[in-house]
Amino acid sequence: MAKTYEISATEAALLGLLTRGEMSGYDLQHAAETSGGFFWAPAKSRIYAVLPQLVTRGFATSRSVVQETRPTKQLYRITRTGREALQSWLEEPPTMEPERAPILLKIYFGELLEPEVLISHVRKVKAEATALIRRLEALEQEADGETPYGDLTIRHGLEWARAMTRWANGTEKEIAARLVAPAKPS
Amino acid sequence: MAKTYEISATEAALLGLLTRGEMSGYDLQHAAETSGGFFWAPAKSRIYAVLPQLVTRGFATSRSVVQETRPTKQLYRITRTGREALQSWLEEPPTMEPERAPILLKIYFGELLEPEVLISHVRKVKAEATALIRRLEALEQEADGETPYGDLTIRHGLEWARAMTRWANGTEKEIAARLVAPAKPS
DNA sequence: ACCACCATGTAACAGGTTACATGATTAA
DNA sequence: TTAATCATGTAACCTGTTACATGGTGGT
Repeated sequence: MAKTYEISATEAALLGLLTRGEMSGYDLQHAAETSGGFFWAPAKSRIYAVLPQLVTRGFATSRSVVQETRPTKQLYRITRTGREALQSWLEEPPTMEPERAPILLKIYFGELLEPEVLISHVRKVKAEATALIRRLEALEQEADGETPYGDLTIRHGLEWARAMTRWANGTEKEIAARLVAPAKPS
Repeated sequence: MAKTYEISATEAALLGLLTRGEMSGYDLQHAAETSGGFFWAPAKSRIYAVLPQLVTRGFATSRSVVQETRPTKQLYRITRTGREALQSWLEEPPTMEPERAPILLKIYFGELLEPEVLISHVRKVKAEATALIRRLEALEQEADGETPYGDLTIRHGLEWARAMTRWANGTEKEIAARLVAPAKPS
């Protein structure tokens, strides 16, 4: 029984992108930003920190490519071991944890804020969710069929964003209602 | 113009709980777990690390209480400065960032997995979301009116969890459909 | 003349987790 | 006698961010 290699989600993301071909850190950053990027885009410093580790651990190899007109770059290629590590990470059952968003704390301690401020917070959440919906709907069009399952992650984002707008609408009304009638109508 | 004190969300959470009365680290941990806990429960080591910092920065004071039958404890009380810092944190407009859940990566790279594994992942997400819904519905009953706005955070959790189940249901069907007809019906 | 793109990295910091360590009291 | 409650903390580790640093090429 071979030892299972533990990798982090970010390492899995990079290895996953590398299954699509040899890439540089620069390439990976852009691939992460454009393709799956709305849900997983590590800082570039993180990417450049992780890549050498992948090589050290045997999950990828790198080679220098000297260019005439551009800076020298490192191209990374996933190894067999890297594929195995990725595979076992992908096969692990996913864990979901409910959100840990600042807005929840601000609402929870709402008694300490003017209701108007609370409402403006809720409206901001709604505005951001609406903007995301537009962005994702556009993405859904352009990226049609580029990857076999990418659309399902976009739908995840859409469901999430729609849930946020629903919640924001309900919450806004509820706060306004309590302003008028602060007593609980039980 | 007085300098604004920057505090983290966890510090805000602890200060918020302290507005309800003098508490020990132990009390705070339990308060965090039970009241708002489903969306913000720091590890206890984090709580015990943050509390002395709050004192150092002038946001809280502490006093030792020697007990006969129990270990000596530190009770923390929020200061005027602490209230100001909390207030300005609460008034800052909230930022939302869409989710960064491992399931999304596993779906995104779904081509690397057997469809059956993918489906089992989706089912697990659904199961966890359903469990959360039950938990929150129960919470909604018991905690009725304990805090003025706590119920709105519970509804946030419910909207989120319902969105997850909707997504999971749609996704499961979609994957099954693609198993039968892998060509895209555009 | 200026800006965007290509390309890699370091340094400093922030925020978080799990596991370990200790030890009395009280209820089942 | 066994387990939960009360009560505080340390140590090791991991993951992540922003800001800084460098410098040529190609398009407007």
